[in-house]
Amino acid sequence: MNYSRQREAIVNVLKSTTSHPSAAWIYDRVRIQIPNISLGTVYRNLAALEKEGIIVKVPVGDNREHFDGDTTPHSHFYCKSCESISDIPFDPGDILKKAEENQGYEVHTVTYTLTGICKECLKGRN
Amino acid sequence: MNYSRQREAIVNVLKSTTSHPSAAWIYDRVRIQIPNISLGTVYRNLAALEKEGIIVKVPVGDNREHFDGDTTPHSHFYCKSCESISDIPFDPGDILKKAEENQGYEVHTVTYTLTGICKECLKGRN
DNA sequence: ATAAAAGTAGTAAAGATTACTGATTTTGAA
DNA sequence: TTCAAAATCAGTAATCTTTACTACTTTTAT
Repeated sequence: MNYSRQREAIVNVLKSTTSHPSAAWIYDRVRIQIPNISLGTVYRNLAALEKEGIIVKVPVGDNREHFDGDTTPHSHFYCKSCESISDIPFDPGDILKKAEENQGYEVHTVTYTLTGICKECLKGRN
Repeated sequence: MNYSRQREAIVNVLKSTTSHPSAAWIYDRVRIQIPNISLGTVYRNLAALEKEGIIVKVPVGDNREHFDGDTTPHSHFYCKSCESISDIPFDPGDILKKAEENQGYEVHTVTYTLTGICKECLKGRN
C-alpha cells in the first residue's frame, strides 16, 4: 500500500470525527483540502483502509455505508428519527471469543447495533 | 393494513427460509407463485412488514438490505467470502435493557453481527 | 352493491457504489 | 539522482439498489 495525500486526508477526516459519516460526507469534507479529489478515490480508499483494518464499517440499515475511524471495541446506536449514529461504550469482545470457539468461525469484526430514538429526538419529538 | 395476496406470499417466502435474503432474491422466489408481481411491490411490502415488526432488517454491510422472518432474539454471522448470513444463538436482550436504562434511548431493535469467514469457507478455502 | 381506502403493476427516476481510462505520483533499485 | 514498474488518481460512464409516480385493481366495511 503506497502513500497518497488523498488517503491521508481521508483518514484524517475520519479520525477527527465521531459522527460515523458516509462516503459522500467524507468526500465533501476532504474537498475543502483537496478540491479536485474524486468521489471514486474516496470509495476506493475507504475500501482499502477497511481491508487493512485501519477503519471500520458501520452498517445501520439506511442503504448507505458508514465508516468509523475508531477501531477500539465499542457499539453503536442508530436513531431512526435524526439518522445519527452514536457510540455506546459496550465491548462485545467476550461474545466474539465465545462465537469463535463454539461455532468454529474465523471472526474479523464485531458490530453491535441498536436502533430506535435518541435522547435529543425524544426531548424535541423530532 | 389490508390483506394482499402479494404480501402473504412475501411473508411465506421469508418465513420459510433461514438464508436472510435480499429484496431481489425474495422477488425471484415470489415470482414462481405470482409471475407478474412487481419488484416495487416487494420493496413496499418489506418496508411495511418491517415497520409492523413482522419481519426484521439485517444490515451486514454488503450494500444490500437483508431480511429475516425470525423475530426472536438472536444474532448473525456474515461470511465475507461466500456472503452467507447465518444465525448465532445469542440473545442480546440484556444489553438492550442496560443501554435503555443507562443512556436514555428508546430502543426498537437490536442487531448483533459478526463478520469473518464461515466454517464451510475455512474448510474449502473459498 | 358500492364507494372509499389500500394495494398493485409497470415504468421512470434517484441515489449509492463500482468500473474504466489515460494521466500522474510513489517507490525502490540502478 | 534517474528511471521504470507499480500504485494511485481524476473524471466519467455504467451498474446496481431502492424509491417515486401513475393509472388500474382489490379489499373492506357499510
